[in-house]
Amino acid sequence: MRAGEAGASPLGSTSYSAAQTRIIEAALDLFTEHGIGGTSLQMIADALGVTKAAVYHQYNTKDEIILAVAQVVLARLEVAVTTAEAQRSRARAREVLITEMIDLAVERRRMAGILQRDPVMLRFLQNHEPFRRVMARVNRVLMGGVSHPRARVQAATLATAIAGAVIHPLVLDLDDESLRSELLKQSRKLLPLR
Amino acid sequence: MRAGEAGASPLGSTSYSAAQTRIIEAALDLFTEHGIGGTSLQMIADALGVTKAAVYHQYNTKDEIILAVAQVVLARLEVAVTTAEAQRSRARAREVLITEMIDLAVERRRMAGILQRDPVMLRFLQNHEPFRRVMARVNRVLMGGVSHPRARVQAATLATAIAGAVIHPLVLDLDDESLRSELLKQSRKLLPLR
DNA sequence: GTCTATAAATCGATAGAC
DNA sequence: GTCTATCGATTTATAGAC
Repeated sequence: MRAGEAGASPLGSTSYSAAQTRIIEAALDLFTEHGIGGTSLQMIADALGVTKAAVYHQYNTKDEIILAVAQVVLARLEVAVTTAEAQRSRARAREVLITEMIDLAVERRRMAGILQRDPVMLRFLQNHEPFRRVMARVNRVLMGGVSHPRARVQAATLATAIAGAVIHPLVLDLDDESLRSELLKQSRKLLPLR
Repeated sequence: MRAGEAGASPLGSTSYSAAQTRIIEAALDLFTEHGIGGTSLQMIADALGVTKAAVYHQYNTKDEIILAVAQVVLARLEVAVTTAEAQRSRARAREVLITEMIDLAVERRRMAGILQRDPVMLRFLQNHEPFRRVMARVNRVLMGGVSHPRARVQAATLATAIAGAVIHPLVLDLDDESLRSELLKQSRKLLPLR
């Protein structure tokens, strides 16, 4: 459904140097632990064992680092929603997207958190059109083609449940396979739409 | 079940002067918008139209402000879980707690977010025993007396779904009554335990 | 790419007048 | 209770050597 429409990724170029990748990974960890607003460039530099100037050589502002982190996190979500949109039915599309979102969230639990939890990241998602478009596509698939209050609450519940549950203290010591399996069962309970 | 055990609130004294209440409310708004780490005392003072020194006269450190905010948010949750624990059956207890959590989250949507989303607040919840105890009681009621993986994932899903859904962009323009009603329906889908 | 050094602004926090 | 004024530390960010 709605296949094509645009060939290239709306997230822009996604090639990173080794140094840039290291910065993004370190930033992701620190953002998760201290929040984006609570993470300084000095902390990122310290985590990498370099100076601030070295970090600035790769990214000229803190916003650019946040942007790069957002791109990495959203890139896989965009692939997932594109695959989902290519399914034959809306039900299948939703099933595929949810499964992929769970895999993504479980595989990299810290990623899931940062996306929908940090206020600074939420602002980035709202202010940058490429991000907004990806999220709009995700929401459209999750709502299954309708947009009445029930569908909206259901989609919101589903999305936040997946992203939030994976880092909840109660599931911290659960292995990935168990978490994935149980989370899929819980998600299925939230469906169907009517 | 488990009635009594302790008479006084574990959250400590909860009396605030008018000035303190204004600081807490302003901080709550700013924390929601910029994150705790991204909120400075200058921002709080500006929001109140006073100077930093005036804020410091009420709270001697930033941590004290965060603590006060956490107390306000958790106080009502503690009342809810106490009421829930007084029910005759575990099923009733869970029903009561979930209903109350939804009411709480909908009524003050911004509160729900800050509690389970901000990394700094999460650290506070982990490091301060009174907070940990309240959360442990909430989790125990949500899990319905068992603690196997399924119950843990279910409780985590339930808790994060409620707290997260109320501030999701998709439900931003929904009135409180519709949101409460639909959220209750979604939550019931996640139950029962087996 | 990484460093030292530094600028300009802001941070949390305090002293003391009113 | 609120103000002005200030401290020392830390922040983002830049310049220039290696």
